[in-house]
Amino acid sequence: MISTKGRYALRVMLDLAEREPGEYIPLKDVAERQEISKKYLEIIVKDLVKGKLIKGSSGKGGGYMLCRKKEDYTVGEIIELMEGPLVSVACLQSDAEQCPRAGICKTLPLWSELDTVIHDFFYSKKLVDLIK
Amino acid sequence: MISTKGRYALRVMLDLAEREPGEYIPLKDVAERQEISKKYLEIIVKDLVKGKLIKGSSGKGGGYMLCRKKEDYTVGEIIELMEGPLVSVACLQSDAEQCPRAGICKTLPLWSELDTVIHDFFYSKKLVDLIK
DNA sequence: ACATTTGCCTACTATGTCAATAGGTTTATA
DNA sequence: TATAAACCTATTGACATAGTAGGCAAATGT
Repeated sequence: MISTKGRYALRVMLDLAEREPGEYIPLKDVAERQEISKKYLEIIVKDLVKGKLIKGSSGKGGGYMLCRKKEDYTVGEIIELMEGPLVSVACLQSDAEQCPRAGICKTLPLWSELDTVIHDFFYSKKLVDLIK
Repeated sequence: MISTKGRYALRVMLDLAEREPGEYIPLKDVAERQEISKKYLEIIVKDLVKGKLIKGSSGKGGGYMLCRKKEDYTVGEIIELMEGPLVSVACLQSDAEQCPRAGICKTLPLWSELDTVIHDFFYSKKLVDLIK
């Protein structure tokens, strides 16, 4: 299940993508347009900045803007940045201790395949595809 | 993310499907073969029984068996029974209060489409496909 | 210079879910 | 009637989610 972090992040990215390129957009404006608490969005944009998807500028006239051209973002990288690795079961997490049943588990290939399907879905979608 | 409930349920169903049809299999045996605590499996089979996927018989010589032919189960119905509706975001949950932004939300179609992809994935897989 | 506007930072919290565990009761069979 | 099995209710520790709160730092316009 995709949490509010991932969903809101996508909406923030879309909101920024729809403004003039090169212009800093105050988070306050985004929060109002998206009807999301500005305080909560601060947590989200912090991650987006850390992940180099957007950049911020403090002070009057400041705000946030995209780092790249809006056409150059996939939905996958945004969601994965916020939600962590897109993995459907704990067994397939990279930090998971190797399951001793991995070799004989009849269900593991299913989860592996599901992960591929989800991964391909998200990375085949571009941010601008959502603007329409 | 699919929880242990869904994953273990699938393994229980597979374990039962691999035994002789019409034979009651004690949960103790399943637990040993699958290396899962029997106590925890009790919770899971309870749901499987309630969902009419398997049936139980008490007393000596009792256990659990499939209700239908093993070929007649999809992975989807097993997972959905255990995990609840396969829905990727809260906005699309049937019990969710209608989001006032549903009409204008640019991301909603994405989640809708993802749900379809996941749904189709799970319901196109049959239980016996995993036996190989 | 200074007030204002903005981002940035740390901490806290209520709620809920997950993954079990524990102990007992009922049911059916050999 | 002993035994083996399902069935039932309750409890728990750990963790994640979805925020809130308050203040500090930086940049700008006047």
